[in-house]
Amino acid sequence: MKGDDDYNPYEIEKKWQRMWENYKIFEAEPDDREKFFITVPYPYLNGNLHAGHTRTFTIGDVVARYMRMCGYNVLFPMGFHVTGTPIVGLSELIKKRDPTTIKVYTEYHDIPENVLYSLDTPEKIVEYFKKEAENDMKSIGYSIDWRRKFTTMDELYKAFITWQYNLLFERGYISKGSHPVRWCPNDENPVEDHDLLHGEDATIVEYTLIKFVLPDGVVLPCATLRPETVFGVTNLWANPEVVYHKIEIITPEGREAWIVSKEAVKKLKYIGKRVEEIGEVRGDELIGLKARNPITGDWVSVLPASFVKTESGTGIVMSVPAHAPYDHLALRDLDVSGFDVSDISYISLIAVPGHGEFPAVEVCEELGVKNQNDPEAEKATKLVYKKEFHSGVLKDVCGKYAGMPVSKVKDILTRDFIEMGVAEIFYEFSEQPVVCRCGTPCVIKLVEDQWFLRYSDMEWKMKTRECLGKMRITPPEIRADFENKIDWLKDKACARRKGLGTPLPWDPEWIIESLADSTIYMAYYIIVKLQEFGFKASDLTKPVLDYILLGKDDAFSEIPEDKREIVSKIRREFEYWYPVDLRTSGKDLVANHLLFFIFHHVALFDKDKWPKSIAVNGFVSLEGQKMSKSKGPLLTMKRAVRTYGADLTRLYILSNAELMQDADWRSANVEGMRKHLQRFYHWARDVIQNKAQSGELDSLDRWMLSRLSYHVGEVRNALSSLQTRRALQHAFFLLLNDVRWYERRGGKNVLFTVVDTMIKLMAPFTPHICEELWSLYHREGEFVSLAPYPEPTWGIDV
RNA sequence: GCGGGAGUUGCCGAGUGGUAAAGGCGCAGGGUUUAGGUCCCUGUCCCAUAGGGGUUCGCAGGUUCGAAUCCUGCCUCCCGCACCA
Repeated sequence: MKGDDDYNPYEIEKKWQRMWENYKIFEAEPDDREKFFITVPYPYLNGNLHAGHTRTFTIGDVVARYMRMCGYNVLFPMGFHVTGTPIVGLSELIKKRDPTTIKVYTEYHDIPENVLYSLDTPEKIVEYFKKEAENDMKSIGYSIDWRRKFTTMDELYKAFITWQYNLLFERGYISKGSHPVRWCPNDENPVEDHDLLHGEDATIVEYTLIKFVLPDGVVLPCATLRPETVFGVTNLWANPEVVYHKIEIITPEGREAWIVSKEAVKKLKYIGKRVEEIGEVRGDELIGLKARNPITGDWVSVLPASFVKTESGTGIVMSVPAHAPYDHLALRDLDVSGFDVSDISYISLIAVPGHGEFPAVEVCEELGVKNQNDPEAEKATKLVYKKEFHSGVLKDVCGKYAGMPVSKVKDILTRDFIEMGVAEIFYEFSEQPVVCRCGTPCVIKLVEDQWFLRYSDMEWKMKTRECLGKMRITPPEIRADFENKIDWLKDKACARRKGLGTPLPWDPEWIIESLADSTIYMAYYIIVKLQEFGFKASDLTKPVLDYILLGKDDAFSEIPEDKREIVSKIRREFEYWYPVDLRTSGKDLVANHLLFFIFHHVALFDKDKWPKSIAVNGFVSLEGQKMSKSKGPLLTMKRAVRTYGADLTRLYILSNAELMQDADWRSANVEGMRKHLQRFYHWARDVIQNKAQSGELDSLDRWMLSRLSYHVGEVRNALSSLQTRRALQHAFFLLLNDVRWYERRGGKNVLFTVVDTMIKLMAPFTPHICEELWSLYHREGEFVSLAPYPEPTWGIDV
C-alpha cells in the first residue's frame, strides 16, 4: 500500500471540527422529528479531563451521533460542575505551593508552571479549566450543543437551584437534624477519606448507652452494640486500675451525674453533651457498688475486670455472661482468683439453633479460651455475636420483645429505651486509630442543626422505585444494585458551611452541597436559553420556573407581561425535550448521583418527565494502574488526543472493553490500533477514487453484501444496548476481515457499497476520518454525521 | 459484616445446553517487499508425518445423550458502604 504517512489526523480533525461549528449541525432546536435527550455528568473542574471522562463522554457522544443518524433530533449538552470544596482546596494548595499538587498539575495535567501559580483563587481555577475542558471536548469531536454550557456558580443556575430547594422544602423533603461525622479537633473540620493518615476503613458505629443507676442516683452508663442483652445482665464491670471521672450532664431538664472514663468525657462533649466535671473516682472504689438495671429493675454489683478498656465506650461495661464470652471469662477468672461470685447466675435470653442455654460458655469451651486476656476471646466474641445476630430469637425473659429475631430487634430496642429515658446514642469508630493528615487523632462529632434530604422517607422511596421499575437500565445486571441502594439510602446532609455553590434559601449560612445541587440540572440545559433573551437571575422567579418546569398554568399570570412570550416558548421547548432519554455515567456514581437523580425527579416532576434510562460504564486504568486525579498516574484527554488524534483515541477507548468492564489503556495497543485505522483510511480512499462500476453481481458479490448486511444488523443491535466494543467488532474488525476474504477472491464490484456503508457505520465512532472520506464524494455541507445510519437490507441468501 | 460483580487457552477478551471454543495482542514459519517498527498467508492446549486420538474453561460434586454454559458446596479476586466529588 502506498503513502502510509499521509494520514494526518490533526489536520483532518481540526478541519471537520471547524466545519461542524460553522454549519451549527449539533445545535439542537425542537422540530417535528422525534427527540432524543442524552446527558452525561458534567465534569468537576478541579483538573483537566482525563481518560475516565474520555470514556464516559465518548460513549455518550457515540450514542448521540448514532441516534442522530437514526433520524432523531438529538440534544447533547454539557455544563461544568464547580460546587463544593475541592476547587477551594486546590486554590489553597496552589497558593501554598504544595509540592505534590504542583508536581501533579504540571506533570500530569500539563499546566505550565507560571500559569498554575496564577490560579490562586477558585474563580481563576474555574475560568481556566472551563476553557480547557471545552477545548478538549471539541478537540475530540463531541457533538455537543455548546450554546447551553454553564457552570454551577452562574447566577442563573443558582436561581434555578434556589427554586428547586424552596420547592423541596415546601414539599417536606428537607428537614433538620443532627449527624455524626469524623472530625479533626485540630482543623475543626469534618475529615474526608483523603484527609486521613490512618483509619480509612473505620466507620462510625452507633452504640446504645444504657444508664444503670446507683442508689444515690448517679448514672453508670454502659455502651453496648447489643441492647437486647440488657435482659441478661448479671453484673457490671469496671476496671479497678483506672481513675474514672465524675461529671454532670446538663440538659434543659436538669443535671444528671455520670461516672465514665476520662476518654469518654471527651467523646461525650463532641457529641454535643454539655458536660461539667465534678471530680474523680478510683475504679476500685466502684467495685462492690450496686446499680439498678433500668429495664429490668434488678440490682447488680459492679465487679472488677481487666479487659475493660477506658478508651472504648464509657469504661463501664454491662456483663451478660450467658451470651458474651468476655463476661463469662471474667467471671470465671474472678472465681479462680478466689473472688466470691456464687450469687451470680447466668441469664439466658437468646435462643440460638444449635446451641444450648449459654452459647458464650459453650463457645469458650470449644475454643479452649483460657481467660479474658487470651486473644482467642476476641474470636469467641465474634463467633457468638454472628450466630446470635443472624439466627437468634429473644426468649421470654425479654418481655414484650420475646419471639423477635435479634437482627430485627436492635433498632427497636434502642428507640424504645431512648424514649423511656434510660438510654442514649453513643458513637465509636469501628477501628482505631483514626488519624487526620495533620497528625491529630479524630473524634466523632455530632453536627447539630444540619439540613437533610429525607431520602429515608418510605413514600419517597416507593415513588423512586416506581420510576426505576419503568426505566431501562444498561447493563441490566446493575438494576438489582439500584434497587438495593434505594432501600439502603438514609437521610443525607445536603448543605455545608464551606465551598462554592448556592446558599440554602431559608438558611443562607449553609451552602447547598455538590451532590445535592446536581440532581435535576438536565432541565437547566433547556432553560439556560433564557439567557439569550436577556433573562437575569432575578428574572428566574418562582412563577417562571413553576410554569416552565411544572406546567403550572396559574403561575403564568404572575409572570411580567414582557417575559411571557419567551417563557411560553421555553415551556414548549421543555415539553419537547424533557424527560431525559438517557443518562450515561461511570459506575462510581450509581450509589450517589444517579440515585439522587431519580429521587429528585420523582419528587419534583410529573411522571411524564421522569427519566427514561440510565447506562453505566466501568473505569479506566493506565497500563494496569489505577488513575488518580490528585496523585497520578493520569492520562488527560488533552494528551491522548495530542498523542494519538481524536479518532484513534475514541476508537481505542470504545473497543478496549465492554460497557461495565474496566478498560485498561495500554499505549502499545493504541499503536496497534493506529495501524488498523490508517489501513482503513487508505483502503477506503482508494476504493472511492477507483470507484469500480458495479456490473452484474455474482455470488461472491452477493456473499459480500450479505455479510455487510449481517454486520450492519449486529452493529445496530450492539449499539442499542451500548455495547460499543461489540459494535466495533462488527463495524470494523470483522467486516474488514470479510472484505479481505472478498478481495482475495477477486471481488470488487461491491467494494464501493461496502466502503460507503462502512463510513456511515463508523461515523459515530471515528467521525472525523469518516467525514473526510465522505467529503471525497459529497458536496460541502453534506455531512456523514447527518446521513442516515445503515440498515440491514440484504437477505442472507448467497 | 452487608450488598453487587467476576474467575475461559501466554496475555486481553468472545462464548451462556451441543462438543477446542470468535477477535485482537504476542509468538513461530512462509511469502511480497527489502527504506522499513510495511503488508499478506499459515500455525499457535497436548500426542501424531497425516487421517486421528487425548485433555481443557477457579475447585469439588450433581443434573443431562451431551455443560465453559443448568444446580449444590467451596476457594480466590474486584467494587461500594455516605455527607465526599
